[in-house]
Order: sequence, then C-alpha cells, then structure tokens
Amino acid sequence: MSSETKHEAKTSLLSEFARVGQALASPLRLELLDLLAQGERSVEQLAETAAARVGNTSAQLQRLRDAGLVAGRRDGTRVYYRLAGDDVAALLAALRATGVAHRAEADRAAAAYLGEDVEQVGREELLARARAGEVTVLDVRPAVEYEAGHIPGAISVPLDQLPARLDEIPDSVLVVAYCRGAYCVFAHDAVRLLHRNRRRARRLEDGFLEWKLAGLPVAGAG
Amino acid sequence: MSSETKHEAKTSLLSEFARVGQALASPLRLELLDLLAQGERSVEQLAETAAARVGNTSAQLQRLRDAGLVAGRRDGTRVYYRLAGDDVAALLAALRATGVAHRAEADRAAAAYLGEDVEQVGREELLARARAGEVTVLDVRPAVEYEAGHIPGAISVPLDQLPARLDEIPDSVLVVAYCRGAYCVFAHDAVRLLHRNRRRARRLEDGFLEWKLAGLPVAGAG
DNA sequence: CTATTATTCAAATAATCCTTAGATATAAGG
DNA sequence: CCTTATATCTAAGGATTATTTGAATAATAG
Repeated sequence: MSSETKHEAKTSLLSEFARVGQALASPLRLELLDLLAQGERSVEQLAETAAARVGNTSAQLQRLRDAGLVAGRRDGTRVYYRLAGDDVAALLAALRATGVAHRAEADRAAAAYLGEDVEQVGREELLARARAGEVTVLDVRPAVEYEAGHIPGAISVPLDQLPARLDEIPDSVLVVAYCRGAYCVFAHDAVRLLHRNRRRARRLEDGFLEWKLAGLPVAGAG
Repeated sequence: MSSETKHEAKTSLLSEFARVGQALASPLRLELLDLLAQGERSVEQLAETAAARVGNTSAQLQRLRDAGLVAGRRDGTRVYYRLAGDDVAALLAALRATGVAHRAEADRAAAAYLGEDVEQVGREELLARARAGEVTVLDVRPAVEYEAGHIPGAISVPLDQLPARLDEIPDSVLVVAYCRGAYCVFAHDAVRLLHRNRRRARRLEDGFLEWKLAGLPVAGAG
C-alpha cells in the first residue's frame, strides 16, 4: 500500500469512529439513547418522553441507526427502536463518567438537576440485604420500563404514583429506591419524598443501567 | 424545583454530556487523542504527526480541553498536552469498539487500513511467556512513545528502523510486536516484515493502550 | 531585539438542527 | 380494490454552529 493510500485509509477509519462520536454530540440523541437503554420504545413514545416532535425524533433515530448505535423493528404501523448492544450502554456510561470527572460545568449541572444529595446503597450490599429480606426494593421508573426488566424482588411504583400509594410500602424496613441510571432524577425525588413522610429510605448507587452492566441478576422480559 | 426549571436543568445536563460527544466527533481530534494516549506531546509534534496545520491543531486542542478530555502544561515556548485521565483512554477504546462492532463500514475501513490479518498473542499469555524468557517483545512505536512508557523487557525498534536493524533481533525465539492500540498499523506491518525475513513473529492483542488499561505492568516514565 | 512556539482572529466553506409540510407504509373496514 | 386512520419517514428552508486557512498577535528564551 502506498503512503498516499495508507493516509486515506487512516482518515477514513478515523472518520468512521468520528461518526459514532457525532451521534453522541446532541442532547436530544443522548436522551433517546438514555431512554432506549431501559428497553425498546416506539418513535411516538420516545418523542413524547423527550418532549420533541415526532419528525425530529425519527430523524435523530436515523442518525443513531446510521452510526450503529440503535436498531429498529417494525410491528404493524409502529417501529420499535432499541440499543444495538450492551456495549452502547457502556459507551454512554463512560461518556457521562468522563464528563462529570473532568468538567466542572457538567458536575454542577448534574448537582442542579439531581438536587440535594441522598444517601446511597452499593449494588452488592443491596443484593445481600434484599436476599436477607432486610430491605424493600422500590422501582420508581415508568411501569413500561419495569416490565422490560427490573431488579428481582423490586416492586413497581412509578414516581408520579408514589404520593398516592405510600401505604403500599412497608414502613418497618429500609426502602431502597432506584431508577434508570446515575443521572436519573426519579430515585432522588422518591427518597426525598419518602423522607418527608417519615420513612427510612436510600437510593441505589447509580441505577438499573449500571446494575445490568455489572452483570447482576435481572427479572422480567428485558 | 418547578417542572419548567427541571426541564431546563435536564437539558443543560444533557448538553454538558453532548459537549463531550462533540469533542469525539472529528477525525482530527480523534487522531490527536490517539497520539496523546501514548504520552504527552507538544502542539508542533502533534501537528506534524497528524499532518495538520499548527493553528488548526491548536484550535482543536482547545476544543478538547474545553470538553475536559485533555490538559496542557507550558514549558518554555512549548505547550505539552496530555489526556485528562485514564478514563479518557477508556472512553476512546469504547468508542472504537462500538464502531467496529455495529458498523460494517467501520469494520471494512479497519481491515483496509490494517491489512492482512496477523496472528495474535493474548496479554496474559505474553506476560507469562515473557517472564519465562520464551519470547522477544518488540516495541515498534516511535522512540519517544517507548520512553514515555512500555511493556517491561520490550526492546524499542521503531518501525521505520526495523529493516536496518533486523540483526538486533534474536531469530531463535518468537517475536511479539506491539504498538499503540487495536487500530495502530505499526505492529501489523512489523509482523509482516519479519515474516518476509523468515522470522517467527506475532502481534500482541490490541496494543499498549489496552495493556495499560488492563492494569498490566508498565516500565518507563509514563 | 529576534527566533521559536502557540494562540487567536476574520472570512470562506461546509455541516448541523429544528420546523413545517408532504410522502410513505401498514392495518382495518367497506 | 379503495378509502381512512395511524405511525413513521423524508425534503426543503432558515438559523446556527463547526472546520479550515492564512495572517496577526501573544508568550517565552536567549
């Protein structure tokens, strides 16, 4: 291979990798990936949750698909998208970790969004204490995400139903709430709400995404 | 926090993460990161190796710095840049792995750049066989990168000097060549060159970047 | 002051993002 | 087969932002 050709080959390989980076370069696309990390969703569902137009959502999903990050399947008039693999979820987690580690602005934005700090429980600790029956595990994500896969033994009480369903939650043991991942606000809100109602509650370290990536047991269809 | 404010906080957090993705969205910036993963370099060195203008190289390094991926230190008239942390190298590796895993074009581009397949040796296997004295470990990166850190016991013969220095390499034992990382072409070229000269040679799985990320022993200043 | 190295600026080109509006695909009913 | 409804995709336009180049400016050493 000539030096010229080699340089072209190198540039085109780097451009391929850059295309993946490009896919990670828009807030809306990152939000879509975040949602898809919880299970497959139709375009309309994604658009509604991300507060975007359907057309725009569809266009961004095409970009993600061209970059190899998501895949879609048609079922009747709907198209359901999902992440192309677990490595995509890992890539997303690495991106966020690097962001908060080296960018003070990202760290501040995370603190502003998640609100006041909340006590955490580690993954291994939760697994042990759940098996011993010492804790109630509470999944506060939307029901559809719980159904797509959840921590074994967890009960599903989506955050917006939590105020009305407080009496379903035993008040004798510690409650450990979790949601999507490290930068999902639901579990933070849930723990603060439980505290205001005089319950003992903590948040699982990170969330379901990281639980699954750590290879810990998962129940449900997902 | 009001629902409006919360949505703004979420968007600004996602925008922070998107800024990191944006930094990974240009071939030139990916090449700079790849070089910096081997050790610190001045702007001029980077520009020359990446075949870019100094001005543009500097501008792209500012972007990488704003994204929190690199840091710089001034020494006299020069400014030396380096990766902001090991997590950045891991992020880069994850990006490339996802690219080749899910994009046929990326896989093809990698094959076209790296050339014909070459037999590999795993990291753990190399470590064991090097300790037993069964192999010669050959670092074919530029000398400055060898000096910044290398596999213990490796000898440095940069690829462009290899044809002239073949007699320095023992021909009784297997030679294992390595270079920067999974998509660095030097070790591939070195193994093919050694084969043409009737030596037994293989390539280390991936390269030095992944060796270091795996927590295996490293010699030198790096 | 001069040489070296790096950064910044202005301008041209190119790419991206979002919206609106229309096109396409599928299912169900007549 | 044709219509209607639903869901998704795509095209065009306008605002914004990114990339690169060449030249000017800043920082440092001697």
